[in-house]
Amino acid sequence: MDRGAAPHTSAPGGAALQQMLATHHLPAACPSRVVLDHVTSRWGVLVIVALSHGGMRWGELRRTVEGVSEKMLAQTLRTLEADGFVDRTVAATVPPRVDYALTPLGHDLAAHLLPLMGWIVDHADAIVAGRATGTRPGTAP
Amino acid sequence: MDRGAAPHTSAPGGAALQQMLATHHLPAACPSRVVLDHVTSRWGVLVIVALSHGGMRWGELRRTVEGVSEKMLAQTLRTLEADGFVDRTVAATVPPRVDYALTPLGHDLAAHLLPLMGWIVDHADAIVAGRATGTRPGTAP
DNA sequence: CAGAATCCAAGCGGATACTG
DNA sequence: CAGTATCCGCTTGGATTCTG
Repeated sequence: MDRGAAPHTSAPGGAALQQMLATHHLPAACPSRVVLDHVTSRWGVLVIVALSHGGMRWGELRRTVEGVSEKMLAQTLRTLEADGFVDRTVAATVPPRVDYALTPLGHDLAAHLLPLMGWIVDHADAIVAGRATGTRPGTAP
Repeated sequence: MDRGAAPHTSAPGGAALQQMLATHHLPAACPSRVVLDHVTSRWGVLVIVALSHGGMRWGELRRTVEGVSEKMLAQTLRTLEADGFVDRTVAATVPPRVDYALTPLGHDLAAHLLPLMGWIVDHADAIVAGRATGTRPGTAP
């Protein structure tokens, strides 16, 4: 393995990850860290999941992803667009209309994200219930 | 079981998520938001992925997940343990030895996380490269 | 070795106001 | 409608120190 810049090999099916796991080493300088931070950002997952069902306008997206502020939605959208996950379409009409949709790359990512989200939604109440009755660590220090 | 505060149904395969997507509504008061925040926390994914290959001691985990501080590792581990994803085993030896391993629930989660991580690692360099040279500059908000 | 505790910086994220 | 801009609190998270 190299130790300088990008420790990865062009291999299919996450072989590079298997390599990392085998050597017990998740490098800090790996490009995947950046992408991972974007995808797993507070609103990143929710936006991608929301768009996986179909394109949406700004307002609809804001209403769908309940709790997101305008600033965070814009910021998340810009990051995801820069990463090539989201496509932004502007219609130059008098009432400005902007549509957001997943790119093919975004749909590819969503295909991996949806099972995870589905599993989490499916198990969330049991997990949260287990936290309440079992241990009480206190999330906020 | 209750449907007052938690908009979900006990259905397999993420049917609850499909329901949310169909109605274009990702509720803020959904328990999955909490679990999602834990799993997609900065170090949560990396710790789970690291442990998916097998149990580890504290020091080994700290070395494997490169870049994590002791505080964050401890905090992440405590949260994941409280959620029931990670099991903590203490050996009362003179040199203290503590082992961490995934619970069955944790392995179940990892099964959904590994394909995602594999995909990200596989596409990370292309995505990061695309950010720098191709589509849209202006990365850092 | 495994962690808890403390201090402190950075930036995440929200509310509001303003623009095109 | 679809953003951008600014202010600001609060959490996140790192470095350090200390303990069993």
